Amino acid sequence: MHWADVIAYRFDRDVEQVIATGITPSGPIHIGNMREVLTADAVYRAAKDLGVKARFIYIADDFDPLRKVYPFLPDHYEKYVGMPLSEIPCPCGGHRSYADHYLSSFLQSLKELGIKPEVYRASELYIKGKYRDLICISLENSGRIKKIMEEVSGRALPKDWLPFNIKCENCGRLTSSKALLYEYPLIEYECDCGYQGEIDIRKGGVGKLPWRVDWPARWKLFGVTFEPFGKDHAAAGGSWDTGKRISKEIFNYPPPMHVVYEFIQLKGKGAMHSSKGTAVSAEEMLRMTPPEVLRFLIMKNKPSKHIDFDPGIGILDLVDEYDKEERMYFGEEEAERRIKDLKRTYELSQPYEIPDKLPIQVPYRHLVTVVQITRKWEEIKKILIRNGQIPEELDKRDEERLKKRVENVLYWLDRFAPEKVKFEVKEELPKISITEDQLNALKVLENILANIEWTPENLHDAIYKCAERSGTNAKDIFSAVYLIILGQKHGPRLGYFLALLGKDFVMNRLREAIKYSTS
RNA sequence: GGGCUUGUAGCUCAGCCAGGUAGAGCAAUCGGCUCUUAACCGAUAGGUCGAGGGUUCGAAUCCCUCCAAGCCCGCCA
Repeated sequence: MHWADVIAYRFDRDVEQVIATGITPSGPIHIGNMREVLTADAVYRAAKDLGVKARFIYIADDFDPLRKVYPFLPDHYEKYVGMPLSEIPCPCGGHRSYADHYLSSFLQSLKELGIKPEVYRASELYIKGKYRDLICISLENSGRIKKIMEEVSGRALPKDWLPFNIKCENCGRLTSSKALLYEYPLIEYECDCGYQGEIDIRKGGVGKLPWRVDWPARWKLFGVTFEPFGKDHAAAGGSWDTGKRISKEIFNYPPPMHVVYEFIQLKGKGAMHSSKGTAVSAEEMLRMTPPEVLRFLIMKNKPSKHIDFDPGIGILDLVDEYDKEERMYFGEEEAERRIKDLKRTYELSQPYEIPDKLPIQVPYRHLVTVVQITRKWEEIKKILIRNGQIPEELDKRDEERLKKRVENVLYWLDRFAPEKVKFEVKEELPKISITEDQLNALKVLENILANIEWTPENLHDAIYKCAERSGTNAKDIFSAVYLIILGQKHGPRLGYFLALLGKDFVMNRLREAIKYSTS
């Protein structure tokens, strides 16, 4: 059984389930963060498929303070460190706030992936006073909460610690105030900026609960029954350990069911950190991979498995694997036993509806070659039709899908592809020097090519026929052909490649090269 | 130090959560027009399932111990 179904089976069917996720929009949201939402979405879908009533909520932690000036931020953001993300200006100026800047691109990605949670902003929840009762309970129980934190995490908290981060009314920071005196409903405080004042905790937005208290408070607030979280929170003494006790003992709420997911590593570079520039954002990922393939990556791996994500050549393998699974799903290819939960994984990988028939597939690797011959969709379509890879009449959905993939491949080529898969068809005969032998071979080749049917196999065979007749090494002939077309010694598989370029182009180029080299 | 995960063919992994005679791809070997690029086809071979113990009629699968690796333990998923 698929892991998402295994989890869903454990739900109490008589109770509406509330599946929650939360991510802090403090920078570009990367594909590692995406795993959390995708995991939740899979469980949500599985629950609904079982007939369990369920809600799916996403809470943006936009009331969290900015921790530091990340490398992708201008230096003058120093002055915003400590302020809630929702109250810091947008880096590009186009959004309501810093948080919204990153949030909007993330929400757009969710849409593409077919994930539709109810979206809440922590800043609004705080400002509207939704947390009021929970804040009161927390402050009333400061001593007990402190004790739990110290017992579970083993670290000592300051004597006068309160489970509340005050937002200084003067400088707007959440991180620099110290409570002097708490007497319901007022907290007197002093801030590093020199300001002294008092806040009324009954008013919204005057501060926030620290993470370890905020989390369980949120479970209570929304009635959360299930939540996936990363292994960092699951470490012994971590926020899950404190959270479940605070939830039970302070808020009198049973901690939700959960699943711990592993991190996604960037192949060869370790964990992703936006702050270290080793992250691939969700948005970028979706520009180079179809959404169903990104979902597939998450769905085919149990949450407990590490995922090594390779944005280089590995992306081609991933798409190929997806396509293969798709063929097996539609019975076009014999299903391999080793592929676990094939059907379910495929279904859960679909952002929206499941296709009713096998979509037209063009191997991704092949597209990598085609788009480098021409970047224009209409031209690409012509080439694919001419080579019999797609029918002349494409159904609209297939056309959209293919077109989208072409865009993905182009983005990938420009940003992530290794140099060795790249080439450029020169519009003019490049200035190259070939040997006497190669020239002779090209003459023979021209002769052979003029009289064959223009198919990949024939073209490939022609090279060897040519090698035989001209007495030139086949390798040198390959090189010569690449040279006159690409200006380099290597290129994509030659038979297919020449077939794609078309007879007219190839014959003209051959004649030109012969003429030029002879003169 | 604590937590979690992983350890199955030379390599990458599936199978484990519902115990019932070990699976795939790549690599290798052999063969098929001298068939280049992480892109041909067919066949063959290849594993005491990390080690030890336990439960069971039966264990890769469940339980315990140990060994090794990876990651996480400053509110970074």
